[in-house]
Amino acid sequence: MSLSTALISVDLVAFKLASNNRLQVLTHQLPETPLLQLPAGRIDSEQDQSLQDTAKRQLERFTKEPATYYEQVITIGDNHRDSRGWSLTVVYYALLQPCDEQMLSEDSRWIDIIDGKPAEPLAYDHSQLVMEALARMKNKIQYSALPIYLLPEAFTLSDIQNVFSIVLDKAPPMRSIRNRFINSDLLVNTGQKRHGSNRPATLYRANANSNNWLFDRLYLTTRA
Amino acid sequence: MSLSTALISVDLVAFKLASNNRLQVLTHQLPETPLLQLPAGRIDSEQDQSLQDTAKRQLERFTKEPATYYEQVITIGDNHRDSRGWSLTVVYYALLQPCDEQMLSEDSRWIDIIDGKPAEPLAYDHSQLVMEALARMKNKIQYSALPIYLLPEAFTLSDIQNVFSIVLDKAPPMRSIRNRFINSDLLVNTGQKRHGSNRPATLYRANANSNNWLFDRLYLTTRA
DNA sequence: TTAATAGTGTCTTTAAGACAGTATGTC
DNA sequence: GACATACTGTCTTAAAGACACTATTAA
Repeated sequence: MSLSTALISVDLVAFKLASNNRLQVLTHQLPETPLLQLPAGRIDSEQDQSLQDTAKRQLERFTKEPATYYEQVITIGDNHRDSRGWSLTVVYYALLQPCDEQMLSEDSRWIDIIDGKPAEPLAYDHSQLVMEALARMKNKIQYSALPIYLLPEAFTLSDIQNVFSIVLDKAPPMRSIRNRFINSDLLVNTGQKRHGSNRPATLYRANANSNNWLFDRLYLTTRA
Repeated sequence: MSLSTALISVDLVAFKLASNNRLQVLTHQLPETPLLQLPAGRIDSEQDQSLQDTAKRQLERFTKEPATYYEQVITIGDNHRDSRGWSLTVVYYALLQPCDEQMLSEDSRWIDIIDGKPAEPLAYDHSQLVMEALARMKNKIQYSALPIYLLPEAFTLSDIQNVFSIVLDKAPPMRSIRNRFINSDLLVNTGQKRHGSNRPATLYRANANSNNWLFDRLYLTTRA
């Protein structure tokens, strides 16, 4: 039987860095269901101009924080994910700046990523989707400006190194991070410093006009 | 209005190297339509276990040659591509080895890619889809074993260089190609040589057991 | 012997990485 | 001044790239 249509959903894997120095993923729990699940939903033909709009709406159901980055990961279609038959799932991931805010929904929670997967089991194949999104993100972080999207407005070079440590469990040397980011035009010195009980660190912000988003090498120290 | 479903199609951008030293894309023409178009179709819930199966079936409608490589490029969903409303298109590209065979369908043709786009206009947004698939492929060719998938069973190192020339309009120096491919375990020396009116070239084949599919740098000489 | 392409030797370049050293703040 | 972290200097390494050179075949 040839299908013009199938059940379509857009699933969102939203990542942020938490204050416990863990990467976290946004989940929620429906009443009467035992397991947490990812934000997901159908296309709304009136509100959504594109699939990314649909993904964005899923995020907005649970938080007011906007994402700094969206990327389509994969579209999975098969006849065994959903018992009702052929289903199609478009998976996006989103990156958020660190935030500590009221969730819009009582039942939503940010779950730690530990050892490359959510610390708690998720419903359906959602753990698998998180892992696929994470794999994509872990790769891209190594050759793009992506670390910046997980950081607040103003950040230090050490913060960038910290993103690598949290996401990949290992980080390139500061020398390499410095050379890469300072030699690119990605960063703008804010003139501000972050003070601690040590030498203050220069605070940078992302240069919105930069077009050197991609580098042509991976860091070797962060390879598996 | 919230949609459980929308019109879904899987569109396939099949590339091969032609004997005129051009990259070509597979198209076909329906009766009574003025323009060529890409192979595309609906999911068949009985035949297809996955979206890639659907893509594969689109290829098989027009040629017996199997593809050596499939990759999902993007899923586009919006309410203006199809006049009937919200539609969803999953785009794949496929790579074929060079071949010169009867097409299964009278109305199918391999069209040259010239200046980064099909030499003839395609229906709908199909030219755009070709360009997106091509962009993805042009990028990946620079850091992966992908050039091999466009070559016949046995090939020479110069053939690899030629793939770069055709696809990117420029190629890395032989020295670099040699170092990369010979130092990897991607190639197996067949012991055969290809003879011309010059020094014979060593013929290699792909090592199916290799897992060094990816390199950690792009060639700089092939950057835009 | 020559033309033509295959393949090597070797030096340069680029960016990452190692690592020691200096700088500048708080306490 | 002790400390902690920020930042720099400089040598090494890995792989690409430039380029001249040698190798091997057919004609």
